[in-house]
Amino acid sequence: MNVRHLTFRLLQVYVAVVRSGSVSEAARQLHLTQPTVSQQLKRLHEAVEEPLLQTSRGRLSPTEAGRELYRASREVLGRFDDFEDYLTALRGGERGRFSIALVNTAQYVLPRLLGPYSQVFPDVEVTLHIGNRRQMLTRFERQDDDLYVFSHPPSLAHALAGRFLRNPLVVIAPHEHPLASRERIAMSELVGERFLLREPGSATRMMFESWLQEHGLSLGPTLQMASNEAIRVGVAAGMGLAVLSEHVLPPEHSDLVILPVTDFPIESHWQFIIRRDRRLPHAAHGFLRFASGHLDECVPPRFVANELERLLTAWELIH
Amino acid sequence: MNVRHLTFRLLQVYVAVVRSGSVSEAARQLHLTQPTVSQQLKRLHEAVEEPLLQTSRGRLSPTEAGRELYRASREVLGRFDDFEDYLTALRGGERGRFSIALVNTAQYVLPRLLGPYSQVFPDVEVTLHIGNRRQMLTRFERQDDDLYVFSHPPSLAHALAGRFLRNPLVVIAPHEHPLASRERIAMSELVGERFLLREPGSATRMMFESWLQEHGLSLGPTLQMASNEAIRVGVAAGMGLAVLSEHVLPPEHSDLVILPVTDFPIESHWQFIIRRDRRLPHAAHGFLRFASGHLDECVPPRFVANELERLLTAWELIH
DNA sequence: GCGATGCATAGAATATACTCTATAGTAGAC
DNA sequence: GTCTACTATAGAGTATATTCTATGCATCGC
Repeated sequence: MNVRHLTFRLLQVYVAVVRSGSVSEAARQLHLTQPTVSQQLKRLHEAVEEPLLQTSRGRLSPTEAGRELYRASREVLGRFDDFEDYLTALRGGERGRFSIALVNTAQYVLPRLLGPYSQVFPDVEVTLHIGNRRQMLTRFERQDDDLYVFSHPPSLAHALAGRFLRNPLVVIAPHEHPLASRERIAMSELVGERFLLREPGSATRMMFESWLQEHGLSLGPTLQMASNEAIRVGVAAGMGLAVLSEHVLPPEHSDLVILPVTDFPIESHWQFIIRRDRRLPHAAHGFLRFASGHLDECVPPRFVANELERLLTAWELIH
Repeated sequence: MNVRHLTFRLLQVYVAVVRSGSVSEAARQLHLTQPTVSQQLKRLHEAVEEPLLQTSRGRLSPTEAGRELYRASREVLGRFDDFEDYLTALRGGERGRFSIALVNTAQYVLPRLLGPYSQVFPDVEVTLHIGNRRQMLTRFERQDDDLYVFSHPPSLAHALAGRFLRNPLVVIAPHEHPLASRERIAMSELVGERFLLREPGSATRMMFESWLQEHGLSLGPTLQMASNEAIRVGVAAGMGLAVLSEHVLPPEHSDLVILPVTDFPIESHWQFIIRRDRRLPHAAHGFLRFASGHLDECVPPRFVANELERLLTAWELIH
C-alpha cells in the first residue's frame, strides 16, 4: 500500500460511503456528483490494493480490509478533529504555555495576578523566571521568554511596553530610628547613614543611584545584600537604612517605618514588555487580556496604573 | 484549519523535520532537496494557520501547536502503519474471517480440519453454516458464504469445485438383525424392511433415492427423521434400516452393523465449492491451502481424495 | 568581516487530484 | 420484461501538489 497518496479528503469520502452504504447517498451528503465519489473510491482502492467494498443486498458493505480501513479512517479523522479542538483552545488562550521573566521585586506582586488567572485557565502552563534587572536583560536579549516585567524597559526598538502597576520606592528605617517621627526629611540628612543596597545590576539600586545623581548626592558607607528580603530584615534589625519597593514591605510592618523623605517615593512603574520580533503565544495574550480586565480585583487600587489595553491594541495592530 | 488538503506525505515530511530539527537534514533523509521540504512546511503551515516551528539555539523546534501536530501526525502515521501490517496479515491469510456452508453430514468431518487450522491461524474467524442440501443450495444461490461443501455440486457455471474426501453411504442395521451375518445381500431383499429416511432436501436421501431409481427399486414403509444422529440411534434401537454416510457412524459401533449390500457403498465425494463471481477472502484461500497440505494428517487416509491443489490452481488462474 | 551552513522564496515543469458532464452497464421492483 | 435507481467508466478541464534549480538572506563561528 502506498500511504503517500492518501488524502484526508479521500478518507472522509470513504467514511461517508461506508456509513451510508451507498455511493450516490454519500455524494449527496458531500455535495458531490456520484461519479466523483466513484472515482475517489477507485483511487483509494488503487492505493490500498485490496477490495474494500462489496455489494450485498443492494447495499455497499465493506470487506474485511474495508472494515479495518474504515476503523483506521475514523480514528485518524477523529484524531485531527481533536487537533482542531486543541487549536481552537490554543487560539482562545485556554491552553498552551508561556513564560514570564520578572525582576526580583515584581515577584511580590505578580502572583496576585497569576493566581486568579490559573484558576480560570488551569490548562495553561506558566513558567516564571526571576532575577535581577541585569539577568532579565540578558534573557530579554536572547528572547528567552514571552513576556517580561521591567520597571524601566530596555530599548523599545524591538519591543512594546505597557504599564500596569505603580512601583514606589520608599526609604525605610527601623521603627526606633531617631528621625522616624519627623514630618519631613531631606535626603541630604541621611546620606551619612549606612545604607543597605542591592547588588549592582539590581533595578532598585539603579533607580536609587540615578536619583541620587540627579540630586547631586552620594552615599556614605553602604552594605550590599542580594535580596530584598535580607535588606528588609536587616533594616528592621538596625543595620541601616534602605530604599526598597513598597511592595516588598509586608502589609503590617511594626518594626519598620517609611521615612517621609522629600521627593520620595521615587515613582516608577512595572510594565509588561512584549518583543515585536517574537511570536506571542495565544496563552500569553490571554494572560494580558486577563490582567487588563482583572487588575483592579487583584492588587490594591492605589497601585493600579493600567495601560494594558493600549499595549494590547498596539500589539494587535502589528499582527 | 482545513483538513481537506492534508496529505499523509505532508505529515511524513513534517515528522522528519521535527525529529531532525532541521529542514536540510530532513531533506537529506527523505531524498528531497531542501527547498522542497521548506515548501511542504509552508503548505502545512497554511493548512493549519498557526506557527508550527520556531528556531531556537540554531535548531528548529516545534511551537506549542507544532508539538501537538507532531503528536497527532505520529499517531496517525502509526495507525496506518498498523493498517499496513493488518493488510499484510490479511493477504497472508493470517487474519480476517470467512464462512463455510456445510451439508449436515459433513459436520462430522470438517472440524477435523478446522481444529488444526484454528490452532495455526488463531486470528481467523470462521463461521460455519450447517443445514441440509436444499438450505445450502439457497445460501449458495444468494452467495451468502465464501466456501461451500457439497457432495454433488450445483451447476459449476459460477463455481469451481475440488474433491477432498470420500463420502461412502452404507446400509446400516441393528446389530441383531437377521441378515447381519450374511456375506452378500441384494438391496431387493431389503426393500420390504422399514427404512429410516432423512427429510426431503437432504443430500443423503437424494443420493439414496437416485440409486434406487437407477436400480429399478422402490422402498416399502419409511419413517422420516431430520437428523443423522436420530436415524443412527433409531436403527440401533431396532426401528428399521437406514442409508447413512459412513462418517456419521462412531468409530466403535457395537450396536450397529454395516450390511454388505451389493453395489454398496454408494460412492460420493465431498467437495469444496468456490463461487467464481465472489471474491475469496485471503483467509478462506489460506484455509484451502491448509486443507490441501494437512488433509492426510487430519482424517483417516482411506477417506482422503485430495483434489484441492487442482482447485487452487484453477482459482489462481482466474485471479 | 568572511566564509560556511541553513532557511526561504521565486520561477517553472510535470504529475496528480478533483470535479464535472455524458453515457453505459447492472441489479432490484413491480 | 420493463422501469428505475445505482454504480462504473470515459473524457476533459481546472486546480493543486510535487519537485526541481537558482538565488537571496540570516546566523554562527572564527
